[in-house]
Amino acid sequence: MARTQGSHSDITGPRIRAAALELFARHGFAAVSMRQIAAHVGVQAGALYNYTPDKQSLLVDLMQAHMEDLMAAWANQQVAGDVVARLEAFVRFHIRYNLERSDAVFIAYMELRNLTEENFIRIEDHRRAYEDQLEGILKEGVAEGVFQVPDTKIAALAVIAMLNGVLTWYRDGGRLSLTEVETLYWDMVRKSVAV
Amino acid sequence: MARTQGSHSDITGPRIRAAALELFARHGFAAVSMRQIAAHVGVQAGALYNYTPDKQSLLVDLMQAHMEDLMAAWANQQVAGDVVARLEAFVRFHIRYNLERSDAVFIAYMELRNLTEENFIRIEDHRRAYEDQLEGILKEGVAEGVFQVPDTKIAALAVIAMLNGVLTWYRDGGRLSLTEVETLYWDMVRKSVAV
DNA sequence: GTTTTATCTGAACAAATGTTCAGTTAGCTT
DNA sequence: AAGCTAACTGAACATTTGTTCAGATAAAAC
Repeated sequence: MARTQGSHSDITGPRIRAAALELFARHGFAAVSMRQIAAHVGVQAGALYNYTPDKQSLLVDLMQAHMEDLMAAWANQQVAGDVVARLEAFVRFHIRYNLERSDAVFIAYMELRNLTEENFIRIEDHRRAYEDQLEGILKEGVAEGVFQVPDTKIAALAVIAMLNGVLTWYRDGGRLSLTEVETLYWDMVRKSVAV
Repeated sequence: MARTQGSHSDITGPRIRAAALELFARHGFAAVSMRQIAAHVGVQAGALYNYTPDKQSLLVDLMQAHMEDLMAAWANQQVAGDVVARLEAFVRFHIRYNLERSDAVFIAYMELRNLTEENFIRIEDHRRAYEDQLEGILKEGVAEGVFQVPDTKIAALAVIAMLNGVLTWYRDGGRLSLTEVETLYWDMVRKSVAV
C-alpha cells in the first residue's frame, strides 16, 4: 500500500496536531511515542514526518500556536473601561479560555523542560508578554490608587497562578458552572489587590 | 568486579532517591532512564533493583515520602492562636517548606499522570488531607466572621495554587528574600479572604 | 487519458529502554 | 582466620524508541 484513499494534508495535519496535543497533555511529551500519535490518527509513524521534522518540533509548534492564539484572543477581547472592569475582564477571560483549551495550557506550562534553550526562550517570551498584560492593568490601578499591591510583578504572577489552579479541579458538569467559577475567582482576585 | 569498596545500603539508598528526585524534577519521570539515575550515583543500573522493585515504585515512594514529610512538618509547626495567625502560619509554612523542597513538590504535582490508579489514589488522599488543613482554618474564620469567601473548598485550592506559583519564579539570591516573599504573599492571601 | 505531484506504507536502522541474574568481591560475624 | 551475607558488576534479554527512505498508489493538473 501507499497513498491512502481520501488522504489530504489539510485533514491529516490538523489531526496529527490534535492527537499530539491530547496525548502529550495526558501522558507527557516524553511518555508518548510517535507510533502512538500515528495510531491515534490511523496512519503509520513514518507519515508524521511529512508534517514535522522531528518530535520536539511538534511540541514546540503546539506551544507556539497556543501562545499566539492566547495573545490574539486577549487582544480581541479587550474592552475599554476603568481598571477594575479590565481586571475583571482579564480574570474571566483567562479562566474561560484556559478551561476551553486545557490540554494546550497544560502542555505550555509543563513541558518547557523538554525544550532546547532556543525554543524555551521563544515560548517564555510569549508568556512574559501575556503576564505583562495583567501587570499593566495592576500598575495602572496602583497609580490611580484603586489597587494596592506591594509588587505588581509578583502580584501578576500570583494572580495567574491562582487562576491556573482551576485546571486541576474543574470538570464539566460539576458542582459549579463556568460563570460561577469565574465570579468566585474574580471575587478573590478583586479583594487580593484591593486597597 | 562485584561489591565495591565502601558500599553500604544506608549510603547508596538515600543517594539513589536523591538522584532520582533531582532528575525526575528536572527532566520528568518518563524522560529519565534507570541508567541515568545509576550513573548519577556512580553505580550500574542493576544495582538500583536492590532498592526498588521497579521504576514506578521509585517515583511513588518519593511522592509518598514527600507528602508524609509535609504533613508531619505542618503538624509539628502548628501554633495556637486566632484564625488569622493560623492562616498566616500556614501561608509562611507552605512557601518556606515548598521552596526548600522544590524538587519533591514539583514531582508530587506533575507526575501524578505516570501513576497507576491505585498509587494515584494514595497520593491524592494525602493532598486532600493537606488541603483540608487549610480549608479548616478558612471555615473557622468564616464561622467567626473574620473571613469571607463564597466557597471554602475552592478558596483553599485557590490559595494553595497561588502559593505554589512561587516555585516557578523564585530563585535563591534573587531580588527578594524568602521572608519578603512570604510577607508579600501573606498580604495578598489575607486580603483575598477578608470580609 | 496521461503525466505529475502529494501522501502514505512497510520495512529497516542503530540506539536506548526496563529488568533479570549468575558470578564476584567487600564487609561483618563468629 | 573462616564463613556468611550484603552489595554490586557486567552481560544479556526482548521491546521500544525516533527517524529514514525506496516504492506504491491516490489525487490533481494538464
